[in-house]
Amino acid sequence: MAERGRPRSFDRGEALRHAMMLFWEKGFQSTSMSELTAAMGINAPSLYAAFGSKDALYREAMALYEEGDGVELGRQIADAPSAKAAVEAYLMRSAALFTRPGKPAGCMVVLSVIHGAGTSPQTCTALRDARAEAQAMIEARLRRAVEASELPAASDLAAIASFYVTVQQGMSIRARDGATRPELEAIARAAMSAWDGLTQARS
Amino acid sequence: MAERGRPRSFDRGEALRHAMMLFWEKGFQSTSMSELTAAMGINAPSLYAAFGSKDALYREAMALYEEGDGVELGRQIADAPSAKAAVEAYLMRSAALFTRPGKPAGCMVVLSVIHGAGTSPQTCTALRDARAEAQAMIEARLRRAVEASELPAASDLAAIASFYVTVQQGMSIRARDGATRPELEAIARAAMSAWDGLTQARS
DNA sequence: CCTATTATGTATCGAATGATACATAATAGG
DNA sequence: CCTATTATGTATCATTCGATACATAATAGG
Repeated sequence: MAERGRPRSFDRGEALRHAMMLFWEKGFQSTSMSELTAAMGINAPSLYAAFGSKDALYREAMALYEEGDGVELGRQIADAPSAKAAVEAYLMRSAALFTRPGKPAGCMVVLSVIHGAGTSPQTCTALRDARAEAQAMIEARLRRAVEASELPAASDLAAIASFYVTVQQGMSIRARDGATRPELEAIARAAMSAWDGLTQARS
Repeated sequence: MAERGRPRSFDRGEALRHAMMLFWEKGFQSTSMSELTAAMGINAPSLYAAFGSKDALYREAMALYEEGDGVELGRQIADAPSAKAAVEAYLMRSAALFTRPGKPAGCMVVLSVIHGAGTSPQTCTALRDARAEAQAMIEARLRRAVEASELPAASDLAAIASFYVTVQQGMSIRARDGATRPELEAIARAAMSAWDGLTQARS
């Protein structure tokens, strides 16, 4: 019951990785099928047979991106010993991920769909959900901290999470504008200096 | 020595305003010439005669945007009675500007060129410069505060300005993601709660 | 072998893109 | 009026876009 027919002559995962890099660097609209097929080393019909459409390929590329950097950031948040350490790790690790040599700067999910970017409504929704998930993860980590009496129960967890996600998304833009890792880390530290004020007092 | 030849039959400024709204909402690449001519109420040859090219039209639209919201934010920064008030006004006013009914959410300059967006290198550079200008204005206002002994001389002005600009740029993304004005204002207040820590201590 | 099934490469599809040629209309200067 | 100059509308340009038709090649099951 193995695969029937002529076997695929290229590595699907590797081709997807190349597509992800292109989409990440240039966005959905600015990446043409010709560029994709060239980077993936295949012809258009093979691409359509393997991935369905440009839009579906983009969705797979996004999923691959999230499996990498997304999962890593999620782990940083979940595994940190304290809420403050979790947020700090989230920002500091982002600073590193956003400036890796050989990889596009910034976060693919944040940067790709700012104008809807010509993707289908389905993809657009998926990306919005992905962005919302980061905030939900941080908020969940903060709630855990409240339950552990690490943070005061009166803290506005949603507002705190919203603030730090906003900083991280802003860092994506700065990274695209050429900000270096130390510069992004300085931004992250600046954001962390709001921590005590945000967590101790109620409004 | 008035204008020779057949007079233009449309209001150039009004047409430019319509073009700006479209570019602002959809970005450069996602806005087609057909959409532009439809929104501006003119035919393609008139557009090219009046503005030169799609790229040149975009540059004029960007300039018009900066004359509006850009100048207003600049005034907020320059006219505020203190450095802290200047930064706070910058963020709070941004929250309002980013969520005006009837206008696209977020900042046109920040959102438009994240992927180069298919614009010419010339336009791309102009947009990068425009983004850098905001940080320079804040830094200049902070320097004025240091000279007035309002802030300690040891403060890392560049880092402070960089942080607040990053927050404001992040707010553009959040606005595009549907954040309301109160939500953005909460983010602005959260960012301001870092102020004392950023301005009092040296690293 | 033979057939069914799947992948590949060539060549191309219709649609949309940004941009113009060209004839005509409308104004100013002389 | 006449001419020069500029704008407009129609019709269309060459390119590129995302996506396929089709014949051929390569595999598995029988």
